[in-house]
Amino acid sequence: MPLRLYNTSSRNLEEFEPSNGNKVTMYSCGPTVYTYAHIGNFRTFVFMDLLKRYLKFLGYEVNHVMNITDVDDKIIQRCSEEDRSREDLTREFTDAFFKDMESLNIEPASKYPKATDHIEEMQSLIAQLITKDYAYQSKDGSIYFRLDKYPDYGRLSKIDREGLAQTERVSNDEYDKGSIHDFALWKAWKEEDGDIAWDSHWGRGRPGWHIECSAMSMHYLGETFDIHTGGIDLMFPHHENEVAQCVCATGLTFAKYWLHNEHLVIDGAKMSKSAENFYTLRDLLNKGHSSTEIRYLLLSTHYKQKVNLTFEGLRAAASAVERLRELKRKLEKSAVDVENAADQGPIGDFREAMNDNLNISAGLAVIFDWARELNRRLDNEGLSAFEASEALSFLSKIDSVLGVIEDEEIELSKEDLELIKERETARREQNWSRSDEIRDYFKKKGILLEDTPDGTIAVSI
RNA sequence: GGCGUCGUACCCAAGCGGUCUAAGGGAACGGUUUGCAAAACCGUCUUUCGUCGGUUCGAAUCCGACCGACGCCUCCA
Repeated sequence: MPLRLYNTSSRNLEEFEPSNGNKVTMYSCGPTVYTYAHIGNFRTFVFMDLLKRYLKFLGYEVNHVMNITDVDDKIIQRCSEEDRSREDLTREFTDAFFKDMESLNIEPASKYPKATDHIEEMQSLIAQLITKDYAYQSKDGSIYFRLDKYPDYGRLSKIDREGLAQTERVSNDEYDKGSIHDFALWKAWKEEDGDIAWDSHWGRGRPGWHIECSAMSMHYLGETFDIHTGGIDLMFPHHENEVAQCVCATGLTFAKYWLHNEHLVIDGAKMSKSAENFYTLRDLLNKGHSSTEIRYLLLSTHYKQKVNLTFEGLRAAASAVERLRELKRKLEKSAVDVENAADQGPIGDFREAMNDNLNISAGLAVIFDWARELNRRLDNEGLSAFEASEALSFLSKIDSVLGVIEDEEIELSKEDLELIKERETARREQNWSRSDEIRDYFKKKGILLEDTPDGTIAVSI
């Protein structure tokens, strides 16, 4: 079975066929950098990482662009509250964002364009829309998109405009607009914006939120590209508006495949600051959870399904990862030439599972089935050095998708290595008190010594 | 009101009409193994899939009703 993905555009599973051979163009909505990203944001980023890693596993080359929103209402508000410059604030949280991404072992995108570095591209897109009469300037100088001119509006998110008209939130928010649903492409400068403004043909101001993704995605990936990802909440209005802007400007299809991931909930409830169940990655790390177990938990639930973050779930994730890592350590004990070993394992079954719209649960089941069988053999007849190498090679291939098995090796000092040797001698001589003494010494350092038929393994606790 | 999602054994979770007396992970309990551990392996928790009906030779899977949880409808990953 070829790779099939659920395309929000058609609300159907579709066979994935990139426009340009094995080159895939992919755009993901990134963070607004006015505070630390929360763990729910990272569910989304881990999902796009899984998708990208899997495409690469299948042999695709992925050109992945993720924007950094470094100008918007919340940023301006934060700057004014803290009396900081926009540059200063957004630099701090952009840095924090990249640090968190790295900690979750999320592979960097090919490019992370900042909105403020692409004001020109946005302005030129707006100009095109004005020329084609899809946009107009209101009395206050802002530029709005003219929804009435675009009958397909609402197609992606299945929102119908009649329904829109009835929501209170909109009607309470009247502007000098042609229609109350028209959205801003360019926001005219207001006093509270301070010095956060750029010159344009239409006067000083700043870009609307949606225009940055339209301008930057097309700038880096072309007017039509393969995959657009984002959290399910962005479907409307953000992605709907992106589509409107691009399609009206170019007359072409914008993104071919739209992939939206579900949200994360905490103990089954929506995460919110008032419910006191709001966590950043840092919060969880400070509570003693590892970034690996967090990544595994975020990864192990299908992306179209809400993932429930619980502390019990995190512990379960940690155990599951440890199971695979333990197997890897055992294999390493007897492997020889991993570099040259062909991978040997149920790679086809794994691919089959993942090709079904990234059915990670089924994929993991394949891996754990394989792991149990291998452990059984290790317990019974044992593996040859060559077989162990082949198994390791398989594990490494799988981990190129999962990104949770590879672990930093414990660094043992010369003295520690000597002690381990001494213990092995003591054990041979049945000197159990000395042997246990050494094991206790390591335990106090947070290292567990496990005795296997192939020798002693040091594991960090 | 509109659009959409979901309810599977102690917990998480796959399943998309027969191979389901339900994959996989976690927890617990027993056993094997081990100098003791740790890890691993074996077994139990599993005739059951929110409830009630219907369709079918056959349903966790399709249809209907009901109950329950939830998301979006211009702040939002």
